[in-house]
Amino acid sequence: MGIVPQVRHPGLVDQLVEHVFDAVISGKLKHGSELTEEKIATDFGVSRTPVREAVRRLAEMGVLVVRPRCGLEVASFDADDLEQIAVLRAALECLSLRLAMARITDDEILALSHAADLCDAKLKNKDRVEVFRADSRFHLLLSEFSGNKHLADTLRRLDVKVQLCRMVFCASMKKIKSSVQCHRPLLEAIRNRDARRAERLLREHILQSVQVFEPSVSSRT
Amino acid sequence: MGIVPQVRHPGLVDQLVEHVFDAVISGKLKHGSELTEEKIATDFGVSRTPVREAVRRLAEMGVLVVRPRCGLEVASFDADDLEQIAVLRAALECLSLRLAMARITDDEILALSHAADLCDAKLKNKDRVEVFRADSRFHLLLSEFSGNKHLADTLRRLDVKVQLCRMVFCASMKKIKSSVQCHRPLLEAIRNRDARRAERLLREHILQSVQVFEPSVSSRT
DNA sequence: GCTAACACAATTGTATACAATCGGCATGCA
DNA sequence: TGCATGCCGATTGTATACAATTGTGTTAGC
Repeated sequence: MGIVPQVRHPGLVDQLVEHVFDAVISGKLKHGSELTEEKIATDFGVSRTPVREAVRRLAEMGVLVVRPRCGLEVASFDADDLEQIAVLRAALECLSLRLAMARITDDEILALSHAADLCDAKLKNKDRVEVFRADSRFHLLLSEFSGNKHLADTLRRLDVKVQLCRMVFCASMKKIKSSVQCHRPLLEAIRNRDARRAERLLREHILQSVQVFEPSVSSRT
Repeated sequence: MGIVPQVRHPGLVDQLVEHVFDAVISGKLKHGSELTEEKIATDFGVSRTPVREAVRRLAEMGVLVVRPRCGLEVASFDADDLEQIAVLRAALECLSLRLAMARITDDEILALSHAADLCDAKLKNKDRVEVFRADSRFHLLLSEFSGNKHLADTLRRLDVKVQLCRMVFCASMKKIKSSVQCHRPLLEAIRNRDARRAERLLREHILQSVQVFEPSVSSRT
């Protein structure tokens, strides 16, 4: 369940995109790391052609920064980015929720509930990366239920940056837990079809996520 | 030795992206048209390599749709897309405006005013494409003044789709005029630092744009 | 000792060649 | 005649080779 949509025969490009992105959000490639197309190509055992395409896609996503004739760099984020992204996310997800509340089915609420369960399960394993992945899945699922595919697409793109931020600003397990636990009351409000309460909870959940990360910052200039 | 050129090579890829996008939003390439990488390459007199990269970028932008082994297609939009994009745009631009109202300078308001002037000027020439371009510029300028670069980036992406929609749903000059004229009262509200009024005007302006196009389409099921 | 120019190397940009995949069409069989 | 099947052409996917640009180190000159 990756970033790349379903493909019949996953080409090398898609595999490369997945691979590099995974390496970044799992911490194997730290922000600020330097790369070259050549290096990725030899590491993966393919030619530069598909690598090049993958690199461009990753740059478009905001995962890599291309510096002409100076190699590539894994993107980094500062506190401003973190806050700006949260504000944007809050607006988009709240819109998504408002739209969803008018049309969400019981089955869809059940699916959300399962996504929340998964978050809890991953939390028990104390695996940050997996918790983040599950959390993203929960939020993206909600965006699907808005019925607005352009909104869902926009949130998918934004989620990539959110995941990157999470790697840059590594939060304590305790804070992650308290953040993930916000899903429960939110789900309860959705089940009760209480749109106003649900929206308020979601907005607070997202804006608070900035506070979750802030303390452990060790940003580079 | 002579003077070192210092030419910032624009890159064939960028030129190709510009070229194809321009062809689409100027109507030279209609939505639904079929293409191949090869065709673009020979038309432009370059190899398939840069074309391929350009095509992928255009696909990412939503301008082209790649159909594996069946060529490319210029993206099309239906009435649902139009409405969904408008809803999304309204939310994002209103957020942008709220943020901007708290920090916009007199110089920036002047710049907005000039952008609005340009819209009027292009309107006098009755050149649809140029009016649309100027209108986009006005709205994107406002997004820049929000101070949130991720928001501005998101709106830039969305604007591509907006421009494409405008080509699919070609509106009457009269309707375009009435839409563009909404900029004046909006600017006046911004000048008066009346955030609430400005936001209301902007929201109405954007949501009405759906109505601007609707009549000229008969594909509504 | 410092500066400036030059050459080299690293990296990306582009072209060309070839392989793989899939849709369509014709053909053969029932 | 209808359907299945296999071949062919069109298109994309990948590899390799080469050109162009630029950062950097070294050296020559002052």
